[in-house]
Amino acid sequence: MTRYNAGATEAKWQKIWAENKTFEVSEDRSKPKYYVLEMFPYPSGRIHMGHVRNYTQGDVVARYKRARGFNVLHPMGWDAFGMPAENAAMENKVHPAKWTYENINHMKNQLKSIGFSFDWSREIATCDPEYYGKEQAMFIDFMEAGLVYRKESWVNWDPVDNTVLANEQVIDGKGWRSGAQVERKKLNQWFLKITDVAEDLDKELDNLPRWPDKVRVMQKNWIGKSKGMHITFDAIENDTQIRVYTTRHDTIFGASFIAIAADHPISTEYAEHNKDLMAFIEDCRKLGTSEEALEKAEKKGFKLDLHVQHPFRSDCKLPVYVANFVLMEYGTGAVFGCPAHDQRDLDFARKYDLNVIPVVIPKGEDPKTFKVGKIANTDPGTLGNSDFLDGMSVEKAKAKIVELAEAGGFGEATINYRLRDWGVSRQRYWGAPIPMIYCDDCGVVPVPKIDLPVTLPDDITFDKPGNPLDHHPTWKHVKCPTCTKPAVRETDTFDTFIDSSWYFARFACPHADTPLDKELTDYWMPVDQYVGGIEHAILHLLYSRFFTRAMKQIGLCDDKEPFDGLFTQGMVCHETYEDEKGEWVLPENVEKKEDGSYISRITGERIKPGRSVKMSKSKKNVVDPTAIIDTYGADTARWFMLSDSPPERDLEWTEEGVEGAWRFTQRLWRTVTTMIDKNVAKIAEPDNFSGQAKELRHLTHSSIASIGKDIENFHFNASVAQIYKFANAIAAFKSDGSDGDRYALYEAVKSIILLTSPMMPHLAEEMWTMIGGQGLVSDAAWPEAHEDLMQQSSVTIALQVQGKLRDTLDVAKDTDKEKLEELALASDKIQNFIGDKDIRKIIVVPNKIVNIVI
RNA sequence: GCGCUCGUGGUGAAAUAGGUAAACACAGCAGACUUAAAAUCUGCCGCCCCCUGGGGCUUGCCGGUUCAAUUCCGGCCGAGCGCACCA
Repeated sequence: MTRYNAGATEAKWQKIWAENKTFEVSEDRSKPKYYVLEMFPYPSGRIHMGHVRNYTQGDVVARYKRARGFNVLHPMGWDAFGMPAENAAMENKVHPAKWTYENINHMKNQLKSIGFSFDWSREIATCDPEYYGKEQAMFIDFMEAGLVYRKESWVNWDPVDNTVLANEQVIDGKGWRSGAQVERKKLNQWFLKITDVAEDLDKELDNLPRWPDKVRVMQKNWIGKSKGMHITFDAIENDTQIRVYTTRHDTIFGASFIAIAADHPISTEYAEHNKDLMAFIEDCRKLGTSEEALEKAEKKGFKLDLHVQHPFRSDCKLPVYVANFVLMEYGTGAVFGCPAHDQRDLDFARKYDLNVIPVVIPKGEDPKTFKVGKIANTDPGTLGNSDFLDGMSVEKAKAKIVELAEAGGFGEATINYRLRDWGVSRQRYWGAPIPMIYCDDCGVVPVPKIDLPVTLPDDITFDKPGNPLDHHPTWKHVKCPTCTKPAVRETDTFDTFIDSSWYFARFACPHADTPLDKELTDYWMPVDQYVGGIEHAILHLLYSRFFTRAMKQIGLCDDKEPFDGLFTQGMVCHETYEDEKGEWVLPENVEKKEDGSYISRITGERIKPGRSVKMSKSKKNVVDPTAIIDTYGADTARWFMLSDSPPERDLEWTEEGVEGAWRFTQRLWRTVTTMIDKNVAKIAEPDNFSGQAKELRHLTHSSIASIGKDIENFHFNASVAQIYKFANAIAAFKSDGSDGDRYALYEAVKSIILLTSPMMPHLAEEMWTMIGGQGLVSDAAWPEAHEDLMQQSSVTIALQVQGKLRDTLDVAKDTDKEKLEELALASDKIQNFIGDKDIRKIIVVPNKIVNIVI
């Protein structure tokens, strides 16, 4: 017998799929549509195991849905703009475009070698002017719809690279590339009004039942809806007014100070005549944005020569501080401090010796004697020391304050969100140019659509720090589209998250002249099943939800939610290895000896194994997919990715595991080639089946049912286990040569090929040919599970005494309760456990269990 | 600090809807085949007792609901993730 040759076989079928355009789809309205999408990769150079896992999972769903008769869209593309290409340009003197397209080319070949059912005719690269030009057009439409504005704002500024950094590119307050201390800088930036739809983004999370709870919770927290009120305080010394946001207006009688942000307009105003305050504000700005810095920072304030009148206590004047812990970006940039019930306010009050008045009194405490020490009181209670609020519940007191403030015209109930508008300007070359022109006379003018796309110039240099577009001698100089006088282009480019916020919709109509072809988009959207990493839980998934709403608003599509179903897969992990010098060693250079110790294949020195963590270049615990595919073939790699670990959990990549998958690939091939009896395809279903044939048919049909269900529920490891069980039974089947046995065996073999085809498509095609299957297995229908064949004539009943298993009983299916009870009591083992005790109760669940209670 | 998720054999794990815990696989052990190895095949494989056969215990710990709990409820312990000066 021949061994299965994965390399040659896989190449053969990949070629056939490509030639037949097997996975290219169009809008076929005779079938239900199904859109399966995996998060497209950044073309970093090579595919890694995380990609293989992600795309294998999506591919199983796509191929399964095809077999179930759906018109399946399963596209792939490239999130091709971004900083790494510019880094490569600076380090290796290679043009970002060249670097990117070479990477795309290489990775595309890698993906093709894994046999994914992608419709490559719809391939998109976001760095293609065909793509980003449409993005520019859409941005101009967004602007006309009032979804875009330009504003000066504080950003993370890297003083070495001379560029804005996204929050995630700031690590411990330092630029991830330069290592320079990040500064806060005020810059003119373009913003998208995501906060306009904050309420809807929050509310609609409840209507996404096929999203993981975890992701929905994370988005809810990120949006950060809170219900509170604004209160305006009047100054004593002058006509200044300070508006604060609070969610604890019930504690207004416990207020002992007002704190405002360093960037608050009043702070700025007072700093003009006060050098000490100016220095204090500078200090606050230097504090940086890292969490660690904030954690350690002491609560500090600068007292202004300013007091405000308490709105309900004529005798009370509250001092106003500029404080380093108040954020200008949240609420109104001003708060009132109630030290008794807020730890941060309490720390501040103790430092500056301010009043601490408890106003929410725990049950059983006397308001006059209740004291707050070093820990602020956050226990529930009723109002005290609060004049007309005394005795009220917290909720009632809040309502009362809102009512009085609204009547008095100094405050109102409001809803606040943590979510901020999305700053999309980046001072970088390798991104989509923002299509705007600045004219001295006409102001900001959008590039006329006829002039789109605004393409990136090729002749750029990276020898100076900063944005090459800005340095370019001619690119930015243009005539004003309105008055034709000399004007300049915007040299900032879009945040690359914009590119990934609509690519899923563009896949529906990748060659359309407009950003989206509404008819095609409405046919394919929303994505029925999206698969990707949890690391995109907020940014990408939230931006995409916003973008889809914006696209709907300008009439490009009908849906506002882009992803109907979301699945977040776990990471691929590997053991780490350290040599005697403490340096990381690649797994391929480590050999495990018989005694369980590890040595280096290169130097022979002892290697210390470490815990298994996500595969990463820095820890060198990576396994190259190409090497695995060369050795074992793509099907084995796919199979291993799907076995054992549930797809949402982390997967531990092990040599033993891959070899186990490899052995199964060979075993299945051997089983099918030895067991198959092609002539059976021609015989009709016989009337009579032997006992073993009936058993095999039962397993065949219950496998069809359970594997389908497991795939739909993303329980791929469970479907793999069932295939193992099924394959073992087929291999063990000894046909007696009767038509019944031959038929049952043929049916089982044919079914296992179809059931395995979403996971190991190349092997399945080859086996399909072997049994004389019609056409491609990739085009074949999923087998049908016959309900009547899934039934078994007998069942095993568990016999329990006091809820503990004592015996089992094989009986005909659907044996009635009385008979089961009688049989249970007839068991010697059961009688032993009952002894001479009285039976109090017998619970009988037909086909399941008999429990005797004594 | 707040929020979420998860704790099952040596390991990855399975267990419709509360109904025989450990399916399937990895590792291990024993055997067959072989000059030998690889490959392949067969058997065993949660823990503790008596030694055919059986008995006791077992899903992080404690408690509750139930005839019956890995599953539902409460508390605790542990691990991981997310957010975090959010007023």
